Amino acid sequence: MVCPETESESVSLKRKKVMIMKELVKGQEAATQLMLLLENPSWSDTDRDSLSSQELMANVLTSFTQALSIITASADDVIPPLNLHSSGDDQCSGSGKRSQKGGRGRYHRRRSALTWTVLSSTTEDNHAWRKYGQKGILNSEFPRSYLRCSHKYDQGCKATKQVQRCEENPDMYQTTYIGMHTCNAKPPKATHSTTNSTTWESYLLNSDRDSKVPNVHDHHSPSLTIKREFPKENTSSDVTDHNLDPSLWSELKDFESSIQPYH
DNA sequence: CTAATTTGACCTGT
DNA sequence: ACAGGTCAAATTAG
Repeated sequence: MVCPETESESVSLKRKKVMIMKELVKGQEAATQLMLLLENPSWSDTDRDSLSSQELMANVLTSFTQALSIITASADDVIPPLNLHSSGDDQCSGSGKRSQKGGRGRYHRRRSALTWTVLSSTTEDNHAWRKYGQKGILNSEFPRSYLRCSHKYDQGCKATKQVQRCEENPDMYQTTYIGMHTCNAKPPKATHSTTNSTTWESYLLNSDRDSKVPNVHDHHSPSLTIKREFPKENTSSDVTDHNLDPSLWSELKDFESSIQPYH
């Protein structure tokens, strides 16, 4: 909630803007390469380094995660330093009585954790998860698994995810990521080398390359759908309070409109 | 033995 | 009250 307005904020906002666009373009490039690789697997043995589909997907997710992290950090989401199991601070609502048998209590409802859903053929991302629950869901024949980051108590990482099998394609998993990783767990090798091809500015300028149509639903190709959900972020009327250029805002809004809200 | 998973009870919001 | 999400003791895996 602390918002110290300093004059370096606009500079940092500009820098964040650049970082956001960089990350988004990186993710878009990785997604494009992934789609091309899935469409034509014979292209994989060219002279340059061709990443595997899992690497590309990991790059996509990393880029999106980074971009969203930058956005939310610029909004108002102050990352709390370390939240080891606190000694009974807030009692939360619920009429005083906390528990009768277990002594649990104090569930923390996620207030502004951003959520997005990935439909993929694998549940592997480059993060260490620990399963903490599984529930059967109504109108779903497969249960839902609840996982949290392995560094929840190490470093107070608040990232969680839920994995559920797709009912139509049982070899597809619908993974819902909730919250950002604040731990230092970095992917083992997320070093993508898409340099020297095009800078992000030139990519934005030469945006007429989008003549390809994503029409690859003929056979069981692992499609990837990313949706996002912001619970309640900015209901104020004026959305132009940021110092972003209108063109970049249109880019961002285009990006936002490309993903349909979930729930 | 240590760490991760399983599993049913418990908690919370609708 | 119900359905979804979480905790933690018991169990299993490394």
